[in-house]
Amino acid sequence: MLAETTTNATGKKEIFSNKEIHRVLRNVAASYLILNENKFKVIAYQKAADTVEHLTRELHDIWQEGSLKDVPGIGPSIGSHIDEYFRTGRSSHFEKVFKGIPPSVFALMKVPTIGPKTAFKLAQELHISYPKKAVEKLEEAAKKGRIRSIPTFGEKSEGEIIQAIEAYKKGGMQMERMVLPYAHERAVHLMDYLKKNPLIKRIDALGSMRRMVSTIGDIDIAAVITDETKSSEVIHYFTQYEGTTRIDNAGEAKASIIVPPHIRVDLRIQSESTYGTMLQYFTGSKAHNIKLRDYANKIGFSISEYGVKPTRKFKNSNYKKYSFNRNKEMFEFSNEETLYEFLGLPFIPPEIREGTNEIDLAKKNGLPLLVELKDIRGDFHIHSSYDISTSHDVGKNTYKEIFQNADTLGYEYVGFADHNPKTSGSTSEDITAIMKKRKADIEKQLSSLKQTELHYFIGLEVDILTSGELALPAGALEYVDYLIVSVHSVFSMDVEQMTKRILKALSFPKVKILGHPTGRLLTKRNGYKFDWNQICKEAVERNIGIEINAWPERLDASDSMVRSGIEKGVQFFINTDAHANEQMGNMLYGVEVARRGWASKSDIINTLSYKKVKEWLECC
DNA sequence: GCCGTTTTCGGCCCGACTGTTTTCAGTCG
Repeated sequence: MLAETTTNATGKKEIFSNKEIHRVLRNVAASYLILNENKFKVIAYQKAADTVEHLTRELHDIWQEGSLKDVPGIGPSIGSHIDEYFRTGRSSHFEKVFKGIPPSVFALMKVPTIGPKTAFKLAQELHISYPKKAVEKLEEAAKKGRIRSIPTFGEKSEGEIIQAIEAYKKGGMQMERMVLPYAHERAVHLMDYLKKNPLIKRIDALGSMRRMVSTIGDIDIAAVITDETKSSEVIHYFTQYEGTTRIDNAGEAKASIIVPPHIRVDLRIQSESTYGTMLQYFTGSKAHNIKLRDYANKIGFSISEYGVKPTRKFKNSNYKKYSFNRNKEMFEFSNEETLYEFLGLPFIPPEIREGTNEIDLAKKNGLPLLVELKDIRGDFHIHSSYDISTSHDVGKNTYKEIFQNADTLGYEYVGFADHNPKTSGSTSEDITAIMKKRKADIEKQLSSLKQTELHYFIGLEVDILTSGELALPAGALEYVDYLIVSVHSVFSMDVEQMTKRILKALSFPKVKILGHPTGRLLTKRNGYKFDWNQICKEAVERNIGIEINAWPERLDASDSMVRSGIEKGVQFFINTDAHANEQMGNMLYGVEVARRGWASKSDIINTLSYKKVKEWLECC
């Protein structure tokens, strides 16, 4: 049960990471379930595991502050076991629980459709005890027909297990999720297909896509149909979608299919009069739904995707304006706004429905007014086609074309941020001369344009060298209004070195933006490791904005970094990093990261007016 | 085992689908 002792982004031992604690708690819950412990004890451990999984801070840090008891779902008992675990690297209690469970059980549980009980039974009956080759051994047994003879299993479930293992092996090889725009494209294609069916009246993509999560694991679609008696026709039509590789399940009200490359698509069908509760339910997140339903229970109502049932006597007069279905004895909602209102809550934007503390704050009317795309008044990170002999990619469009496009987008200002000229083979004087000429050329190119309300800034995206020095001579600073500094090479430094490197880069004059601060490429490359808290502190002190890079594969700072940054007083820029005019439209994705990070307009610097933003850049 | 818009005791989100069963347990979202 001890994991490898590597260090993670915050410098903590890996066995103390949230990921590891989450795994241990999850396994305790599974073990209790297998051991037929009190089911609410099982739920308690699952809840604690969920909380740790979604924590935006390291539990180990919280423990060091002595605040474990403030973490929801962690009470005196679980808290004391975690305390022991953090102090000694093990927990005698957890070890005792695991004693009766073969370790193979947790390995088998990774296969879809195999839960704790099934895994335990299979491990026992087939004598599989070691985790390493557990799945392999199960597959072998299934293919030899040894599962069908186990009580409560049959030929069909044996076949299911073989299929599930195949899916697991495929999934294991490409665990990556889809980036949001790609998932969106897939969803649109599917919805276009569904819309061709005349029975479908309304259709929406919900789940993580509606919450605008940066990467999407599966696609959730809800539909209203015109004739409720014909839902199975629509379900059948759905399962016939071109390229469907597998029908996972298909009933009267919902179905799931798998489409290439291993994307799960869930469809739910519902009547129009109750569609509001369906929107709410299917948008999730699961954690938000559990908390919302829990809250509703406390005020005397039980929520499902079909409506809201009173669980005790209620004052009719308070709820007169809402639609009550006498047959089903429940309130019905055709839209979400009314549902939240009914519960005494303001509308909670889908982006923040993650089950953190949004419901508590909503009760107190304490939710922030989230930033919107229309609040954005400019973009500071755009690459042009202008040749300053950089060693990175240049953009596709001229300054003039970028400027005109920014005008079309209704911006008040635009910032040109080409990559710095390459430093090898040229002297500081050469580079300074290039920068001087660039400034003159920009001014010349844009002077011929007719008067607009649009202003421009001359910026530059400069590499942070491994030493933390900038790849730009001091003499060149005269020819820029601001610098974005970014790490573009040597990602594999340890936390301490990388933090030092970035801190040093932030100390140079005219540095106003820390660009794509993790260097990650979603689904492809993890970011480099550094101390986020220290960088935030420095950024606040030096009046430097941290970038939310709207490039769909970057989207960093991430939503959780944004939220923690805001708590520390950090201000952010949302920039597209566009290398072509059409990419300037990616701004929406950056705004969505900000919204998921609970950012309001005042947290985002490029929502300021031209005058204010100019002052901001010139300040300090 | 956790927790408080009814509570320090008595609740704990809710429903669909599947396979192996004759009424339900397990899994999933």
